[in-house]
Amino acid sequence: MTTIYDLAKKTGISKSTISRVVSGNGYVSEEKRKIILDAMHEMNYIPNQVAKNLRSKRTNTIGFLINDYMPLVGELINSFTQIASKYGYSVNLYFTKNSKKELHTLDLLTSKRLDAVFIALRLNSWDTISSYAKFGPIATWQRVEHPHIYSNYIDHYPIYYKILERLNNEGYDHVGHILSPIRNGNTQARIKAIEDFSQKYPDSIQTFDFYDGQNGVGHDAAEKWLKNSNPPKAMLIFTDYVAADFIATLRRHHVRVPEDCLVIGSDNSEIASLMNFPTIDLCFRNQMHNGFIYLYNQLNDTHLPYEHEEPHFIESY
Amino acid sequence: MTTIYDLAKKTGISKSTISRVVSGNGYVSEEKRKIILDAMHEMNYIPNQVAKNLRSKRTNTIGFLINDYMPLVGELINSFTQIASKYGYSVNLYFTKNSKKELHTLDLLTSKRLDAVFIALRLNSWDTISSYAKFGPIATWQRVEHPHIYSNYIDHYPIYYKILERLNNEGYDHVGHILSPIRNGNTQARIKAIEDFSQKYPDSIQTFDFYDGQNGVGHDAAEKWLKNSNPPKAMLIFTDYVAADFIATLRRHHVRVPEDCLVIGSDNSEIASLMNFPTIDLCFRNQMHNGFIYLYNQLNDTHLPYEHEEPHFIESY
DNA sequence: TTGAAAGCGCTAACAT
DNA sequence: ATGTTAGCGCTTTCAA
Repeated sequence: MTTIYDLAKKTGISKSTISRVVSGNGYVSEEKRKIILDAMHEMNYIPNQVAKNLRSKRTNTIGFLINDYMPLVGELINSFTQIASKYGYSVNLYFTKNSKKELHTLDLLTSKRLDAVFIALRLNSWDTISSYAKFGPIATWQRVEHPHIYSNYIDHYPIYYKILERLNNEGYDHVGHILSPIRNGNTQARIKAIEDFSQKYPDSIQTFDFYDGQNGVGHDAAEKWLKNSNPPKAMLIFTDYVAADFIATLRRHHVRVPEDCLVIGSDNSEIASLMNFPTIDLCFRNQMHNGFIYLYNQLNDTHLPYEHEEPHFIESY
Repeated sequence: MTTIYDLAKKTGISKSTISRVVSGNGYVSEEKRKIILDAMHEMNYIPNQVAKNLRSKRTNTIGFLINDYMPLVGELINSFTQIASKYGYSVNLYFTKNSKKELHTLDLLTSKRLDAVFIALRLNSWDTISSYAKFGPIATWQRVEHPHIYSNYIDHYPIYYKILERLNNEGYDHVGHILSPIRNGNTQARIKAIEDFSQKYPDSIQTFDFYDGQNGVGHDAAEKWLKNSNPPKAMLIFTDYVAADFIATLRRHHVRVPEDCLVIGSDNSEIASLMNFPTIDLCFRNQMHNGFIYLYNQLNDTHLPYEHEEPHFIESY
């Protein structure tokens, strides 16, 4: 591998001058610049990034942390990576699995391998996590109020409440809810919306369940629906992929969706349009975008503006 | 940030001795080890990875290259990253987009940021790509015969032929094929299977189409099917997500699947089980696994064994 | 405009 | 068993 030292030896010009033309900083005479450029070409010189990283104390790499794979994760990663690469950052994907491994991954911030971190799903307490913020910026789309962690969470309350009203108007007086097993802020917001709605419309029936895990959740919920002698005629489900599973299971048992049971997902992921069921766009693409923008701004002391978007209902077509 | 130098200053022990206890190489007396360990804890010492990388000329990072996002990519990345992390490697995801950017990404091998590279979809010629192999091992699951590139492609011919026979036995005498727009070896293999089959069973009707892009491909194909006055009663589609789109579109037009049209995907991805259609397991999980194993073996001069698995038909349940 | 020299944080050969 | 030293490849003062 050609190094800057090799070029110096070959051209008889000092390392520092060569560094100047490579990086484009500082004055170099046209004459020498040409000699160096030629040598670079001839010797196929590519600067060693790791050496640069050591000097600059940056890797231009951001970690994307998630506990485990779910189908939506592909779409999250996609959005995040695309915007990151636009600004010259690479993305490392980590499946944290358990809280110990998550800490281990956060150590990469400390050990200077990662400039910053986006946490799609956290496993340790935010207090613990935020103690890493002094080593590099941390962003998440989960709902947190913490001085050193950027969160661009979307409040699910308004849109959820709106949909309940809409369903009510359309005559759905019995609605089932499947909520995330992760009792985060958004789950709370949904529960609150259900409670407030129930209070205002005491005649409507709202039932809800939490499900653990992601695999088979939709399936299990569907089984329960099938066994129910008076099942809800509309279901609101916390994520599209679980909704898809739910729908698939009902259809396997010859229940017609949406005629016998209207199913509404959340996320506006690809599967919703593929399977043609209504969903809620909670703007995750936007959240990934803005999460990155925050990290970028912190890292580079810039003020790129955030993009704004409102959650909205997506009808099936 | 605490460095090894800080520890040396604090404990009065030399950097090398400290390095020894940190890395676990070499002899250190119990007495000194304890002092160092205590100091490490107290000062919250985490070794700087970048400095290590510079010294060792390794980053323990592997690049995963794909032209663009498709739903299956999430599942590929997942399999690859999980196995990589088991062996202590991080994975960087790159969307190469165009051939120039792909070359740029391959330069990361040259610039020592990446130890190795897995190419899920290539854009440049294999000849061009293989010229990077001297900087780090390269693996792919695409079909290539190249001395410096590992390929664990799966030959689609036998399984494809077998399924054609099976369909024939079940009375499907008119079968439609949707093939990948990427005219790679596997597409060739499928065409060959269709041709050979047609020759042996001249009465059966086999029609095929190529579709460009991935978005809307299933949709377009379905539109075509709908317009066809005598459409095939069975469809074989080159990837599950396109099959899903195809099915969704047919159903939107009240065509019953599989009763009116049997649709078989390829990949055995999550969506196939979710939407409950038959598919072909072409063992991509296995291919990701073995792709990594190759890279690992090359990098570490080991001989971890590959795992073997045969493509097989997955019935819907 | 250029070069010499120091240093980013770590490891390993060598010497003791 | 431990310390000294050199060096990975690069950038950036500082001095000329």
